[in-house]
Amino acid sequence: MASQAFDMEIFFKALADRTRLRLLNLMREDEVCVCFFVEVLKTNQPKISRHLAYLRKAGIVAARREGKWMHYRIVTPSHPHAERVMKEVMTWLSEDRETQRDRERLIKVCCSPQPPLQIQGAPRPASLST
Amino acid sequence: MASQAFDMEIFFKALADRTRLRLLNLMREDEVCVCFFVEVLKTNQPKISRHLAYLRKAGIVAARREGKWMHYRIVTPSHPHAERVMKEVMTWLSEDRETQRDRERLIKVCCSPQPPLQIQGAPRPASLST
DNA sequence: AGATCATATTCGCTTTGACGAATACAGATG
DNA sequence: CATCTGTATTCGTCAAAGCGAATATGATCT
Repeated sequence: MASQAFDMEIFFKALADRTRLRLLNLMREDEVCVCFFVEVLKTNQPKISRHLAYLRKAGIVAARREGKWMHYRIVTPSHPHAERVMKEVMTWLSEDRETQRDRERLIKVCCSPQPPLQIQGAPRPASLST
Repeated sequence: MASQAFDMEIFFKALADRTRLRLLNLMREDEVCVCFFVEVLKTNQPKISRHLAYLRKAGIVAARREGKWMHYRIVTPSHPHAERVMKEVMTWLSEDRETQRDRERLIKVCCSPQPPLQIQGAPRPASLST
């Protein structure tokens, strides 16, 4: 039975960190390149990479390479209950103040005519590419 | 807005532990006395009390004193998303192998004509009192 | 009051995980 | 090849949290 294959403890541990929740929020609609996470969360790159690795090991996100760039996206859990919890979490995040501001900043960074140095040339999230 | 009053990180940290999930599962239908948790999870009493305190501080359970005994029950979160996640978690637990076995053991311990010494005289969960 | 029972808390220890800084790796480019 | 750039990992440190054992607290009963 699918209920047995999925470790609830690992799943909730992955959700039990503010930085990881903010990362998931930024991936809500699309896969997103690591450099955008760094820019939007205004933190250092190793921290982002470590949290993404944590989420990846928990089976919650997947990575795709595109040249030098890595894109991360949310993986819909195969377990039905986990899937519903994830869906609820994503809605929850869409109504949270801080994560709303994060998304505004993502849009700003992506669509600005003069993007930050770190970002120039990076592949934009599909839904935000102009 | 209610979304701001509830800390997602604290909420998920509370769910991110196997022992706490097992405790919540035992409280699924009723409030339950501490001594039953100890008996069913076959562990020491301080461990149970510490995890219950953790859940209480996270606002997920509440305690009621009845003489020497303490009963714990699940508190429905005031936050709508938290409430839906909790509901999903409870269903999830009802389909999980280990937690199913826990409930079977709870019933056995409660309804046995010859209950373990630790339990004799303890107030039974309402739904299981014979 | 003293004894007993159920539960809570503290203590000392160990593990986990978060962090910044430094370093390693992988792909692109010259 | 060397170099640069984006990302991943390692290192050392620190705080959080898990644990068993011991102890404290609070209620009941004699």
